[in-house]
Amino acid sequence: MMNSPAVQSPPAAVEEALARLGGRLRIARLRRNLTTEELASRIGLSRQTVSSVERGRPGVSAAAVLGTLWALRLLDDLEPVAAPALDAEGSALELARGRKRARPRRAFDDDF
Amino acid sequence: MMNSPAVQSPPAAVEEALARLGGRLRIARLRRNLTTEELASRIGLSRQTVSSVERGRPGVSAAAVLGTLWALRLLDDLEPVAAPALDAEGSALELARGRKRARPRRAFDDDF
DNA sequence: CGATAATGTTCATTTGAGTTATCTTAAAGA
DNA sequence: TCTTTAAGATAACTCAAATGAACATTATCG
Repeated sequence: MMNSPAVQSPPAAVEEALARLGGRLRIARLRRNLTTEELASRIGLSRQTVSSVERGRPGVSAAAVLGTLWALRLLDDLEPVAAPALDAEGSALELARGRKRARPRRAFDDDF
Repeated sequence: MMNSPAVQSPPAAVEEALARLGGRLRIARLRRNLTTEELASRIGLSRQTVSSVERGRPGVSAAAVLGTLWALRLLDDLEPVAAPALDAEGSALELARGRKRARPRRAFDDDF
């Protein structure tokens, strides 16, 4: 993004998840004995951007992160993420059946 | 990112993964009966950016995507992603043990 | 149906993500 | 140790990501 507090200093949990993912991508790259430049060229990015991904910089684009996963053949790992069938909290609530919008009016929120 | 072909038009697999994830986040939001604005304010983003995440726009920041997961209490889903212990291809190769850099010289690449 | 609110869409503006280039640092191999 | 080169760091530049505002559309509920 650009000018947004949430991107410059995200929630701690997000920062941690980002850093952890980046570190793992770095390990995966090294295991495959790829340089940042080699990996970058496979994705179509610059060396520095791959470095930013590995450092878990919050402002890095989603395409850069997923592209890195893809180039390392790890993109399938995303398959279960946020899958509706596995969303326990979501299916437990299931306030909206086939809704295309959140229902208006102040009814009641769930969490938070 | 910004001016990069890989962000404007990523590999098809990346685009698809991005779109799928976005769609799932939308479903998760609706299940929790949250408006885009409510969700956005929880993350500290604008309504439009949350919409961009749900549409799977490639240029959206990683923080925006992970922030959305976080606000929906789905951030833990990322835990197994690119985990070294689960990286079959990586551990099979395991050319670098405790390396901090890819080894130089043209030895042999693995995939591609 | 009619009212209301959620979402889509456009626009101008701002700021930073990503780029190339260059220089420095330090790991890996001989 | 010495050489090579991967990776860190900085700078200047370009361009789009993100924002707020305003308006259009449409799903949902009474």
